[in-house]
Amino acid sequence: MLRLSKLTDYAVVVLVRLSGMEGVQTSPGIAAATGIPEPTVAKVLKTLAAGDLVSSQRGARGGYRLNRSLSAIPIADVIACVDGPIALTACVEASTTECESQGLCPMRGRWDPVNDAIQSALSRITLADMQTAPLPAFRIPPSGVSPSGVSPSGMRVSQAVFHSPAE
Amino acid sequence: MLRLSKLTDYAVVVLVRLSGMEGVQTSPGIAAATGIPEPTVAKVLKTLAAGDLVSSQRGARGGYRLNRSLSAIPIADVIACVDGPIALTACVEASTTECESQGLCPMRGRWDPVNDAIQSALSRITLADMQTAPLPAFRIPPSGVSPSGVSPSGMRVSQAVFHSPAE
DNA sequence: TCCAATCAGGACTGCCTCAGTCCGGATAGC
DNA sequence: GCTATCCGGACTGAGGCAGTCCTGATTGGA
Repeated sequence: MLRLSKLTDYAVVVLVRLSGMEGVQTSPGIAAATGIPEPTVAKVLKTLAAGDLVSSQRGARGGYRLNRSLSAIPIADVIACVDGPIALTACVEASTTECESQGLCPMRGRWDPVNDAIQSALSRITLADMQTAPLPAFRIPPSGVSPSGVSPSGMRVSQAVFHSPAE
Repeated sequence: MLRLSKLTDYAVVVLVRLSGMEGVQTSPGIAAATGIPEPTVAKVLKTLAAGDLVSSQRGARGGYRLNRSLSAIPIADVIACVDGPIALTACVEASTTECESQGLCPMRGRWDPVNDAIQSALSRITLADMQTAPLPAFRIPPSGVSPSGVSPSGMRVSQAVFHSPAE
């Protein structure tokens, strides 16, 4: 329940990575740094650009750049950008046109307080909070799980690192 | 995002219905009253019984009964019961054994504050709050959408009513 | 002027999860 | 013993998502 799409986690990783560097960064570069597959990084970045969280620059020497600082990005924005509007009920997401007839579906009324509570909770947490969240002792195991170019300086990387990248 | 399974909404409807009656109620009875298909109601009730939210009585004249009052049931309990533990990250739900190795997955640390915020928000809202939530003017349309036996006394019914039940 | 690097936008496929149904068995009242 | 009801599980179809790929547009440099 409350399933968070992997893309959203990737987005957080990518945004944190973007914040740590000067100038623009290319998606291949971010992919190499985070261990997330390049096409996926590109997809995430495109989504984030569409949501105005990052700016893109085309052409040679182009890339992406963060629009605001991490502390100015509530996690709710990231989720809304990647996964669509935050709403619990299946009906809200199933159709943008309010189920079948406006004001008829009782789910809206029923779940509204829940949605509001979650929305406000997610609006109070910023990426800066997540960046500095207390991490359980994090260490890349020496058993070859760390592919070259991945997680310099003990950076936080996604679960993807442990699944696919350089095997 | 934050997709709530339909089963959870059904559960709320069923629990509210259970609270409105004396003694035990059978799943066919609840199905008729709510418009939710019988097998689905039975499934929901079984789940709720497993989660200790309702008690069951077998045999003839058996049925289900609410264990606590609506105001003593936080929505978090219902969600946890029907959809599993409340956790955002894909990795937590993917395996109960903490990704691959304990303390390795940085997602836990990263998303923990978010999970906690949501968890506490959901713990503060009870079914009583949802029962009495302000409803947008609710009225069964006269165009035959209201099957016989459905929503006596203007009861809140699920979206299911508008999909399938008695056509 | 041409070429290479990079983003933009969409289409596509395989996998996984969930909704919903059904069946055989156990239990309890009549 | 018969019937109503819950119990537990298995099963299937539909839908969404992750991930990939392709074609085109843009920009800087050779």
